[in-house]
Amino acid sequence: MAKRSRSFKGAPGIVDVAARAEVSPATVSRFFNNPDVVKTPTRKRIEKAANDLGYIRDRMAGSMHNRFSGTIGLIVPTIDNAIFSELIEAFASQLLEHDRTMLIAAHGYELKREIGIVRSLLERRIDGIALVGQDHDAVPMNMLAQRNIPVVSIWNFDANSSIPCIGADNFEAGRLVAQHLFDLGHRNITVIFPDTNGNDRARDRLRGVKSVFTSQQLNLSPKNLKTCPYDIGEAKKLTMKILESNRPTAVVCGNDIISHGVIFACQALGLNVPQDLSIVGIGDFAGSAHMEPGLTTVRLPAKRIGTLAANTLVSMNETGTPLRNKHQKVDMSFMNRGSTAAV
Amino acid sequence: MAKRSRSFKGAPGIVDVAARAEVSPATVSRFFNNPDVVKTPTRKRIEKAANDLGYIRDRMAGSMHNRFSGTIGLIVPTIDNAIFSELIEAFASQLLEHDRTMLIAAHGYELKREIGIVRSLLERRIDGIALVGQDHDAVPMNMLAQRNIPVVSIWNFDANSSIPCIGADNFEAGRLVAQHLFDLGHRNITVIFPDTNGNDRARDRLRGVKSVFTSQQLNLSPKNLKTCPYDIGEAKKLTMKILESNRPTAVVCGNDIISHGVIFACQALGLNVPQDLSIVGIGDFAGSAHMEPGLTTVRLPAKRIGTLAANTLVSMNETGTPLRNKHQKVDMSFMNRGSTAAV
DNA sequence: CTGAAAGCGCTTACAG
DNA sequence: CTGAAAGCGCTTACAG
Repeated sequence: MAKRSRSFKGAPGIVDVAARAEVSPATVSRFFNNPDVVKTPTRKRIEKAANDLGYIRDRMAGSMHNRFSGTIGLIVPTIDNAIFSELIEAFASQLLEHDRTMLIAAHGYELKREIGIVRSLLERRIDGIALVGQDHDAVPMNMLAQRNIPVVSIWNFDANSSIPCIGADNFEAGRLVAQHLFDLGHRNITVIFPDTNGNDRARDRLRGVKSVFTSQQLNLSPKNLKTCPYDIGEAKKLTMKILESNRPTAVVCGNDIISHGVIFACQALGLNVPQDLSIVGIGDFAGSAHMEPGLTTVRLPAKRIGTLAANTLVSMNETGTPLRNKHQKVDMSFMNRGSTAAV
Repeated sequence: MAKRSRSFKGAPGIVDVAARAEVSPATVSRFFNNPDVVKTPTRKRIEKAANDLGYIRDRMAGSMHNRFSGTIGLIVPTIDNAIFSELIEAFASQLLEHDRTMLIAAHGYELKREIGIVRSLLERRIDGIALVGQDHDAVPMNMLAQRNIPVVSIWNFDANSSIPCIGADNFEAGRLVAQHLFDLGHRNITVIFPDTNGNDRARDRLRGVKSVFTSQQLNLSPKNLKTCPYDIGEAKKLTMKILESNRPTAVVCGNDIISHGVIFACQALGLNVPQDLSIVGIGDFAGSAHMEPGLTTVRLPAKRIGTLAANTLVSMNETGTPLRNKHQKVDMSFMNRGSTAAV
């Protein structure tokens, strides 16, 4: 192949810009990474040359020296679900503000899949990564630690977390909604939660719910604790089955998605919410405020978590500090709406 | 700095693996890219060395030769919304199957922001990109074309598309739901759509709706055509205002999100759906099937579009063929549920 | 089947 | 303030 000024990739490279601006490639590089160090006239020439050529830097080539690739990873249990969409959007937008890009993947609540995903992200040189929750396989965590990649655990706040965490107190969230029902006089309460295996958020919420039962000296019998995935249809079906044989006065749900299904089940059966059944959720997802009746729930500031996580990872890069113990707790707000009433 | 076997990045490199396996780096490279060409005993040694060291390849370094980075971009209008979440998840999972990763960003329905996003993705050496719809600024499209990056337009099918497109016939979707209402005898119909500016999906759907009015020799008066963003709360509020002064017998919505708001508005006002008002949506998002009443809508196979788009981009890389005219139309299904009834 | 060498596009000391 | 040279971690002809 003949020597060429254009790379085989079909796009102009730094050498082409340098030639056109009549400077060395080193100076073009400086122009992009440290403009102040380049004299104004030179700067102008380079800028024009780069524009004329439609030059786009190759950060991947740059990152071989740079330590940083400008790409940050996010692994969530699921993308196709209201649960994390607000978080993802906020995280991505905030990264964009910092001139970073987001590499994202979902493990579908199978923690083992994180191994392959982390590896695949690492192969792409991520500068940092956000993982949901505290439950993770040791293998990917070690891969990240060995490489000194900044990691933050998001969504759940845990004062004892071994990695920086940014999230809400899910125990408190569970406690709040359950206490609300008790305060309204409910004693016959059914609890519908997802499998808490590998899901510390759900586990903590459930502990919070149970703590209220305990403090009220009430027993949460296994038959009043049902397992259901985060799926409106499943939750609706399960609820309709529950209500055939059992008539609690209230239902606590692991999150709003489940609550939506429970509310629809009541409507399908012609039951009045909240008169016949009070329902609480956790999350305050899209629709919860506007459905009829509005869902009583706890608002978890997903947007804020996403923004904080992005900022934290970027600053971990910039300062180089591990921030090991810099846990950040975000506030939540109890949303008292129409789906709950006194017995 | 002393010469070191470990890179300054703190992770073992191909040279370390080579040393430990007592082969040349070239052979280690072959082991990863073309294993068949390495003799079995050598292969075993390399495999062991790589495992012992916890070696993870640097694809970015590799991609400087390789032409491909293994990363593919996706730009959507919004992540934080049921509309595209199923698509995003399917696209990402399918890429993972192909050992690719997804770089994603949202422009928030501001097409101009695509310029910066495309540039930022290009700086990270994407092997291909999926864009939603047909409306795009010329600048990013040129950047992509200049570099010969495979591009597919997803979501909307357009036989005249200048780039390969994979999507549903949105005109037909609009036509289907409107025709359904006419068939049920509705003549006093309000249409609630988002701003169609820069949104070819909505534009085509609206054309489809209008085509039915035309064929029925009915006029869609401006006062019966309302604009509303894709937001449940906004749609609910708007509907409550509409219903104060005007009582259509049916509402056609630009998508399911709007329909949800309309249904909640009716419930808030104590109106019966479908007796007092028939409502149709487009999309069949999470919840539409299970809410009460179930929403009559058109199911757009988002998952299938995502999977096809991922496969198409990967195969464009592998074959090198531009696939210029390979448009793929996905089928949609009309979902006749409880939110519509005869007048 | 394997190795030595050159090179991908960029950046970073080192000089000047 | 700018340039020439070396090198980031890997891959790919070219030899053998």
